[in-house]
Amino acid sequence: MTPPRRIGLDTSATYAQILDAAEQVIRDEGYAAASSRRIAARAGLKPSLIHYYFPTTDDVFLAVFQRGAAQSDALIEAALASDDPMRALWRFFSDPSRNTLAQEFVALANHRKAIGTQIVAHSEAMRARQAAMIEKLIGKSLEVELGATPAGFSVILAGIGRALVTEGGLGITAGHDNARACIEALLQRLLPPGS
Amino acid sequence: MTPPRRIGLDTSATYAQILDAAEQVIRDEGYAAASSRRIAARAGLKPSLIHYYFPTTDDVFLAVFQRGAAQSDALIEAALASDDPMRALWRFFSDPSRNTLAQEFVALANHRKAIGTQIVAHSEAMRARQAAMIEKLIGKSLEVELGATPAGFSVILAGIGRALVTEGGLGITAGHDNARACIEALLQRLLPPGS
Amino acid sequence: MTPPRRIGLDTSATYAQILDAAEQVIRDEGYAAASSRRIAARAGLKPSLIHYYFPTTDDVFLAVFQRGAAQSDALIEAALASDDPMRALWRFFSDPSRNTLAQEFVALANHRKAIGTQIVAHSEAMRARQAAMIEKLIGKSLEVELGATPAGFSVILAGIGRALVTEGGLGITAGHDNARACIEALLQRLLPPGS
Amino acid sequence: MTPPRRIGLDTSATYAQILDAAEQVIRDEGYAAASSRRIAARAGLKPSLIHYYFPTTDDVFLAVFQRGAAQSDALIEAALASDDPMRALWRFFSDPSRNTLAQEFVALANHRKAIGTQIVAHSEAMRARQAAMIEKLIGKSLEVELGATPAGFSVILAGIGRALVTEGGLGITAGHDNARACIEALLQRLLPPGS
DNA sequence: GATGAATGAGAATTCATTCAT
DNA sequence: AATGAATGAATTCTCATTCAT
Repeated sequence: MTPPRRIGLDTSATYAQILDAAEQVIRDEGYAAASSRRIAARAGLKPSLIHYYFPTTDDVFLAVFQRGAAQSDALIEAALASDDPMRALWRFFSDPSRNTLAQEFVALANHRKAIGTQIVAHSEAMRARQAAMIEKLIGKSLEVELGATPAGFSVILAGIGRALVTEGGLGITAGHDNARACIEALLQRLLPPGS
Repeated sequence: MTPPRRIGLDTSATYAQILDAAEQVIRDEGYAAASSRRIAARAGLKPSLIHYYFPTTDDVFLAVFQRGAAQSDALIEAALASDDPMRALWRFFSDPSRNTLAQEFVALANHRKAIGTQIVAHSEAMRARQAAMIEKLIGKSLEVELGATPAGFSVILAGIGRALVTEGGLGITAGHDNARACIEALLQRLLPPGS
Repeated sequence: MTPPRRIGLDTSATYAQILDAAEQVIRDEGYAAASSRRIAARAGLKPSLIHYYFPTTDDVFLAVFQRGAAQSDALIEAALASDDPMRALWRFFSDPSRNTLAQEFVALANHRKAIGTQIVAHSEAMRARQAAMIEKLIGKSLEVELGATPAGFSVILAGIGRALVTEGGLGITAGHDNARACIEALLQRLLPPGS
Repeated sequence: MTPPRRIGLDTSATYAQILDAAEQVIRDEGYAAASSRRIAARAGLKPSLIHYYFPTTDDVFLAVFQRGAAQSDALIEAALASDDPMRALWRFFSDPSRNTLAQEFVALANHRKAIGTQIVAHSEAMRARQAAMIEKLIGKSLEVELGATPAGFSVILAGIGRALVTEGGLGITAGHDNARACIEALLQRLLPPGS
């Protein structure tokens, strides 16, 4: 009955400009501060233009999340396609650059169903993808040495990486170097001799 | 010169009522939703009364955090004083009940200096306390088997525990059981034979 | 980078309506009563519309002041361009109609930097303009008869005029007629014989 | 019917403390900022205590004004009783120390009837008192040289003094030195030869 | 495609005042 | 003589959203 509200084209330059601004605001000031007005101000656009492209503010969040998820996917694919996929994956997990944003979306997911659903779907897909690669790369030694499944190992690496990044961002560093060293040593042990 | 900012007595029933309501709102709807109005509504009080007890909304957040931190401390002390301290500590790390709140505070810390400072101070104190106990309990075998320091191992356990809890809260479960099993097996290996 | 703060067009009818209402409230009830609500009520507009045109309440004060200053400038220019400029200037100084407002702005300047700066700049410009004209009109006789400079004489006239107006507004009148007569006699003496 | 509300004794130390604090706040931040809470904070007292001594905030203003008026009276009497009463009176008119406060009360009078009434009564009494002294000191020469009555001359001196003080407080100084010199020369001329 | 105008809701505070103790 | 608790009203400002152009 109601005509489609979204008029702005997803390919327009303005569209990307809005997403960039929204991402910056979320990263710098938190999702709670990411109002359409502030996003507009950051993008140097008029507030109404935000609503012209995104009927509701939630739509902006969703679009930022989706773009970020796609970028994460690409980064993971690049890692998995690299010379040393396991270490590249670990580097991805412990890379601070994408973490603040992810953290904000997890917090957001607590009270925005739509975001929550997307995060879950994306996380599960990523984990499956990673698990498949981990299986191929070190599935055997994982099982033998740790009794770990590829998915379980993905949880472990992701958790430790996230802890290092989150705490590091706040300025907490006790034990970090050692934890990092442990993971590197573990990977060394798990990977085939030549690598 | 300036009179004390906090006017209400910390012992008053109303004070505790406000903290309870604030904690519930933060947990259920996220820190961004924790306005004085909403807290008042949840507590069945008039909004102005919130400001009577807590001059600024940040003061509410701070008080909720401090109370939560004290409760965490007590839980950890109880764990460390129990029959099986290492497993109790792991249970603390992977206990969902306190996690949502902690997550909100970490998100909040990104743009509220005062909260950030408190979180860092508390986290570092907790880690030091845990590290001391870990050292006493399994310091030797940690070093021998994993090359891990007590603080590094605290990071590892905390990270994996937090991942399980956060993802679990969102409904992500792939790999969780195995990760849990791995940690339990690891603890089994590290702990002295009789336990 | 940041978009212009003032969104409303300075030419809009609503804009002028707000300025009119604000000026009336300041004049009638004092600057302290000039809240956005009261201004809106006086203008028959919704309070939020005030903030749409003037991001902060100080911006309203500033705009009212600037408009008033421009009107004063015009009045002075008219006085200086008239047949009998010195007497017209004295009439301007002792004219009650603009005084209440000016008084409020002086009071306001005590604790609003931005207003203070503007008042000082405007007053100094006005004084310089007046001094130049006074110099041309009666510079010689001023020096000879009173030992006064044009700027000094501007201070004297302004001060006495302001006293008459302020006190008159409150209902104080003792000595007023005589003070007025003294100034008129003085001007008569200072002006060239023909006028 | 209603019992008397004022309970605090006017002689108590606390009473004076409150007046001192109120006067400071009015002077520093303007009458609009002089809330009972802020006065209490400045005095290091509990807000309720202000209302214990002064049922309404207006009562505080009134008491501050009355005390200030009494002090002004004393200053003027001292001036008039001094060796050189006319110059002392001029010094009183051009003394910045009491001016900010007076300015605030004039602004306040615009919308508080009670204050306005008091200011008018006090100003008129002061003028009458001054006029009587001026009459005695230089009544003759005033009439002869300026055609001024004592009350008229009081208006003139007060106006110029107030202008110097008010403008000086804002940082405007153009013409001030000359205006001051003119008044001093004028007094010199008006006063009997020996002084 | 884009934007200026407008609005109702809600945010954080501040305030004067009352009242019971 | 003093004060802690409470409250309703007001203040400034921000926001998401709608709508006409």
